[in-house]
Amino acid sequence: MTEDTKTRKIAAIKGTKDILPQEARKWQKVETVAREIFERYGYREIRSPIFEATELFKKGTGETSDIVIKEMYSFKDKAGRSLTLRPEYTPSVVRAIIEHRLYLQPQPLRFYFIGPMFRYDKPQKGRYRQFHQIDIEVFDEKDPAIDAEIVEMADHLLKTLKVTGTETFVNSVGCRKCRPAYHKELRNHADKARKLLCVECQRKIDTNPLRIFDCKISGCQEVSQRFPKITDFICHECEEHFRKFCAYLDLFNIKYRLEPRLVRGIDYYTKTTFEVITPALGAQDAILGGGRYDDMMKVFGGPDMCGIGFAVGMERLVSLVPFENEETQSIYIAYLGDLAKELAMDVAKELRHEGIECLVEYRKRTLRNLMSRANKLGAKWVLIIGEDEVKTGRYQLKDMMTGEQKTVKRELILKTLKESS
RNA sequence: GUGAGCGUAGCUCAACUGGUUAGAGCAUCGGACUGUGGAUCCGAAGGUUGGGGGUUCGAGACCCCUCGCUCACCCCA
Repeated sequence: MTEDTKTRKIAAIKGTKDILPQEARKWQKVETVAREIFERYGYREIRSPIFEATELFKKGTGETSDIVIKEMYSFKDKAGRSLTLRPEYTPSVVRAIIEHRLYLQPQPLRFYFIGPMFRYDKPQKGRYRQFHQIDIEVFDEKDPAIDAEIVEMADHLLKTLKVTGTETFVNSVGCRKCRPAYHKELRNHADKARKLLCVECQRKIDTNPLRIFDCKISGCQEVSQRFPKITDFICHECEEHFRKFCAYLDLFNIKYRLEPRLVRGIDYYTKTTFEVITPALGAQDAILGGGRYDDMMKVFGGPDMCGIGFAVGMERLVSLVPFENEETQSIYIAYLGDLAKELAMDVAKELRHEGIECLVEYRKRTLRNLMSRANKLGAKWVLIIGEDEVKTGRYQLKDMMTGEQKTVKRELILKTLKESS
């Protein structure tokens, strides 16, 4: 080993980060709550590989999406196959459903998933190259009631996690039949107003005219307000779908805002799209977003089956969940001497097997030090086993909150703990 | 990918217009206190000032490169 390799620090690579124990607690909580809620709505977990054939995302996510054009972690394996670390989850589920003929099963096609995604973006707050999503997908439900149901479920998840101050935006982006006409119409309008738009927006006329709606320059906003709205332009079927979707949201008493400017940067969406945002996150303000994709299954050679789903950004969500310091119910065993050590190990084993968190540290310390350690670690109780205790078989059990201490026989430790907790 | 700002101990920050051996608080570990925690006092450990190069008698500070973070654009979760 050269001196160079010995001393150079290896750090987590750009756009990735470690989730340290305190933070991980919060993640666990969020994951647990999400699982419980989703299961209650009839969803089941599905897990797919972290990498797939590059082709899957080109076809699924879309050749013209930013994700595919510039954000994929693609590489060749030793056999020369082009593989990609998944940038999103939906194409993988669709692939799995077709591959395993899941649509032939009697179970409802409702899936959820929690795991890492990879996008070669420029990292910022709330945006990482390896990030995590909670994802849900429903297949074979055409009724707009399901669109409203998943928005309600998302809302329920956020409320359960005490995330407040969010706003829900909804829109319809039309379907294959009506969207091209709208794009054309919008482009025409924008082109006529070209001179009134900023340089950026002039560029958007050709690339993505929908994005002109996003411009923050007041001149552009004034102009774009007179552009046709997609909701006035969509076909009868899409319009009906959207109207019912909104009516069902009202039924669920979900507050939302129509946002004709809401365009999601993924090619496959049809009809319903929605997003939940919060001002608390800054520029990366979307906690959760999703929509309907009626054509993807067919594109992959599966049955003509519609899909709808949403993805929650874990990093963003976790950062909004209020911190709760959960009380640990742990016991710290402070022993003095070799005989006591063996007793401590034995008691610890028993308590752990009975479901009690128990810590023994194998380092010579004074009792004062042991108590101090127990205090710092936040132990609820300390069990003291010293020479006297070894002789009498009666141990000292101290409640660290009240400072009360009692003498307890070995056989009664467990009972005493359970009674006082 | 474009533009701007910032990188000093685990954390929060000092160090004058470039000038001795880069300091403090908090946290950590130990001692005062030999079988009883939280308080106080004392002490220790902790840094190639993100990394590399340059200017200079002399660089934490100035210049260039690079890496990383932050903000905005873009995009999205």
